Amino acid sequence: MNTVSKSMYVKQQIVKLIEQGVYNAGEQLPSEIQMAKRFHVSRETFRDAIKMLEAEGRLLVKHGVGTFVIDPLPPIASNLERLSGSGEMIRLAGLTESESLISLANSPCPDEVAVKLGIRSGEEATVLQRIRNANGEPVMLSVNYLPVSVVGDLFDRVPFSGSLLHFVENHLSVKIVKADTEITVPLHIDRNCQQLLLHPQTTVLLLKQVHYDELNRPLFYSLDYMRNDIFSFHIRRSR
Amino acid sequence: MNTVSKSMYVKQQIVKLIEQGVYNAGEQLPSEIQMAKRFHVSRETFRDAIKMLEAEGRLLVKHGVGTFVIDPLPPIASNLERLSGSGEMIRLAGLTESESLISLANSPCPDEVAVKLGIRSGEEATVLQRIRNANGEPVMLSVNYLPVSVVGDLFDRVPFSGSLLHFVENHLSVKIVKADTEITVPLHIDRNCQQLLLHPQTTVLLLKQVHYDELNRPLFYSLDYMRNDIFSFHIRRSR
DNA sequence: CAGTGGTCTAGACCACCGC
DNA sequence: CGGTGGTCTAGACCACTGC
Repeated sequence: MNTVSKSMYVKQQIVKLIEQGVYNAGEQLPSEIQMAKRFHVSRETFRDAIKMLEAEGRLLVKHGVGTFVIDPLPPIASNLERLSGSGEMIRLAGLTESESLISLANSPCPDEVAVKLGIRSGEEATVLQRIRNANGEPVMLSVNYLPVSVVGDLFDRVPFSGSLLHFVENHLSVKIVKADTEITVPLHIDRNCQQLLLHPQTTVLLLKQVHYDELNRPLFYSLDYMRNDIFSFHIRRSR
Repeated sequence: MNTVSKSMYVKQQIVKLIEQGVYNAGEQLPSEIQMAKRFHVSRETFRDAIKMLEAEGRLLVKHGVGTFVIDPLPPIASNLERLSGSGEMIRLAGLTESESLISLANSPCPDEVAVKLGIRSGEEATVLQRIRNANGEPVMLSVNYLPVSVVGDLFDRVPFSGSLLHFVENHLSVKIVKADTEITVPLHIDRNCQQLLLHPQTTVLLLKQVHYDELNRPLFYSLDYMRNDIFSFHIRRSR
């Protein structure tokens, strides 16, 4: 059984009440003390539920005033804040990945990459390059730099397939939980970029990403060229 | 006096201990009960401090195991997650805004904009267009759509100057706290984009943003064309 | 001032992990 | 099993807001 915490249960009940129109956007909720009694929980437990809903942007809490229902914002289409692998992003875009052309070799790390991975410049890395197709057209090109100090001879021992994230996680027993991403527009001179520019309405976005494990150790570096006529990129910003 | 909460104080103390090398990356902290006693606070208060540091990515908490110090990730250069006005972004890039060419007029809202603002297509809006210069060159071009149903005749009554966010906040007594942002690469045919493409190494990124107030009501829509050789855009993603 | 949310407490019990 | 973090409680007091 997957028991849910009390605060989680209360949270869901509040959402239901809002959706049923018991409390409407703009209206004030009864005080925390009253609500806690009504749900037969302690005030702190009720407050935990409130905090979650506030973080999700469904309630507005004003100190000394009250707690108010607000309209939920539309869900974000393809949210950049959530880390996902290339394959997942393709599926999220509603496409079926049909082929993945691969080149795989070891070579010294370029300076820019070495700096971001915190390793010596020129240190050996396994470079994995892939082109992803959908509907018979290239939609994405990615280059991954995996330092040998991290992956060892993994790619010699085990044939690579599927998701790089899962491959690395399963065979190195690490979890990749964070990434620092720089969003850029590549130059037209960029060879990698050019391979995606088949149509006049196509533009390409380049994500430069450092992937970290649970202990914030940089694991590998990625360049992801993605067609902007295929993929979309959204963020919810706040002050 | 700006008194800080106990949990905040404890949090800062823990950071100090880490920075002083009392606890190093990878090491386990003493149990919550011990630490709470040591700081003369209740366990819950200590846990509040822990939660903050976990959210900041400085501690890793494992249920049933312990709490561990991890290396802090480098601070994010110009973080897209934090909402800031155009002027602020220019200052963040280390530039001094020198001039702002403006056009200001009312016109019916284009369909795409109306949809995102949740208003009738063709509804009247004040359209504000600006080019920002730095070092004698254009670095950014922005177009803002402010529905008349929101701003009324504000722009007739009060001369516009400075930050649009502040202008709107001060004169309409609302707070702009969130924005949904789509990150795109404009086509080269785009007239607005072309005005920024003066150098061959210049590329341009286009942010399409809906700005919301505290109650999640859409206030206005923005198109921000920004030179990628001047501005950089970063996000920290997580699973 | 009265009423709201924000912080803190001491103690209890539960859920998870490694040995 | 013992030790860790996760949840919950009842009650106290503080900080903020609006009237």
